[in-house]
Amino acid sequence: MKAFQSYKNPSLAVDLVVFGYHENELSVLLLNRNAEPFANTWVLPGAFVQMDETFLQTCSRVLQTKLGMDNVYLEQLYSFDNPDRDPRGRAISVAYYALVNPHKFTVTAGQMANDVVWFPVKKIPALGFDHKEIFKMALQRLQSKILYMPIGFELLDELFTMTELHELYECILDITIDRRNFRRKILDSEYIINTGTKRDGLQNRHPDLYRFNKKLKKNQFQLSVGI
Amino acid sequence: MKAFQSYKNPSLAVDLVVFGYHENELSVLLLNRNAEPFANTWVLPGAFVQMDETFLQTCSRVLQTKLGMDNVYLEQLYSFDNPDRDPRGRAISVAYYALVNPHKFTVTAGQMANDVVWFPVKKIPALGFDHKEIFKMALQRLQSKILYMPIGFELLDELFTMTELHELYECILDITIDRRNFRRKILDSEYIINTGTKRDGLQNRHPDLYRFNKKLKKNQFQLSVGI
DNA sequence: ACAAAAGTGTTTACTGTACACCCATGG
DNA sequence: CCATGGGTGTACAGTAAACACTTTTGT
Repeated sequence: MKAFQSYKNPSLAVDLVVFGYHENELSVLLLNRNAEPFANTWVLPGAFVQMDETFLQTCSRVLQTKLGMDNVYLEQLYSFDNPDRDPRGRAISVAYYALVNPHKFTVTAGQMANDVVWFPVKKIPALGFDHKEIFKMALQRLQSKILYMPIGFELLDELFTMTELHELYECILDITIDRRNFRRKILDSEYIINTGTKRDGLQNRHPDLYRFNKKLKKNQFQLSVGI
Repeated sequence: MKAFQSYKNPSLAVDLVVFGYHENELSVLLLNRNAEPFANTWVLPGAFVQMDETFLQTCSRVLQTKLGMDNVYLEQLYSFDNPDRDPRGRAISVAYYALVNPHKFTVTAGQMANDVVWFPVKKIPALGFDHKEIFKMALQRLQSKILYMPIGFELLDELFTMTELHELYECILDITIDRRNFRRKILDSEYIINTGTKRDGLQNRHPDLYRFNKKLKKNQFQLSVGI
């Protein structure tokens, strides 16, 4: 059987929407490009897929070499194929989104970028390529996914309080959720486990600390949202 | 700005999971390959993406030239990147699924295939490449999507009865749904419109004919399933 | 003892679920 | 007039939504 190298193939890249949560704000990592095209423009981090790499390996390479991150939650989002999306020629982008805890990493600009900055999702600047479209789809996906899959904890520390989880949900969904109904729903789902320890050093009553229930079956969770 | 043609890029193909509904059975179109690799093996229809084609254009090309279909519902499913998925070399597959009404088309084998056949989703044979995995994901996607997006009518004639829609849902979800609760739920959602006409020529009471409500806002629809 | 945040419980409204009856048609 | 499938309605149960009170801590 012969290999097929006769065809010309589009370039293939992976682009990443890296979400981080900090101080009651959901943010996305953007790079400021220092090369054409879109020099001095903010874009999503990404890289071309090497012949021997899976998409996830390309993602890891970007996260490690450009952002100093490893071991983060990754999920494929969509593949973007507009023929005009890259002025250099035909290029496909397979978009992934990542959920990271910004406390664990310090981002620094790599060789391709002037700067690497967390931007709150409500203050995203103009982006190069079709990256605004990719970002919007990623945010929508995160908002719908968090309602039926236990992924919120990926953005928090290993131990967290109910209030922290509650505020995370309000922030991501951009709505207010009744504190008491949220608590009941989350606890009924066994999404999280009370560790028995408490966070102290605060001014008021010390809240219980929870951790994610790793034994949770994936579909065991369904949060309904009322405003 | 220079173009980037220095890199070697993976082959890029589109593969299609074409769903059709007929006689209370959900089926998928499969080709029997007549060339290596996987000669005489059933596979999903697909084609390599040309440099000037969007994914959807590639899908249309496959549907038209290989299957004689046009104007069908298409949605991107996922991109498959296992390095070993094609023995000829590195090949990415961007999978789409399609919903068609088999009454409208007659499938005939093209030059690449010995045969083109509708297989009931419960009787899918062994498939070449990673196509079984693609099929399984497509079926899951269809099953979850049909609960909150009005796409079921894509598989039916323009005018249909409530019973036909009801049976379609039972068939796709592989469960039984109470006839009367289904009816109320669907009508409340304004998913469909009663045309005022009836289907006659049947043995019993002539059922009302409905058509899809094209003015329906996309998110206005949510079907809960009980067994 | 006061303020502020955390933990707990109750009532109401709604939506899903189960189920029964009547209606229209062809044979 | 009977069998069969189609159309309509109702009672019950479970879940979501709105809401109030008590507890714990630091100052």
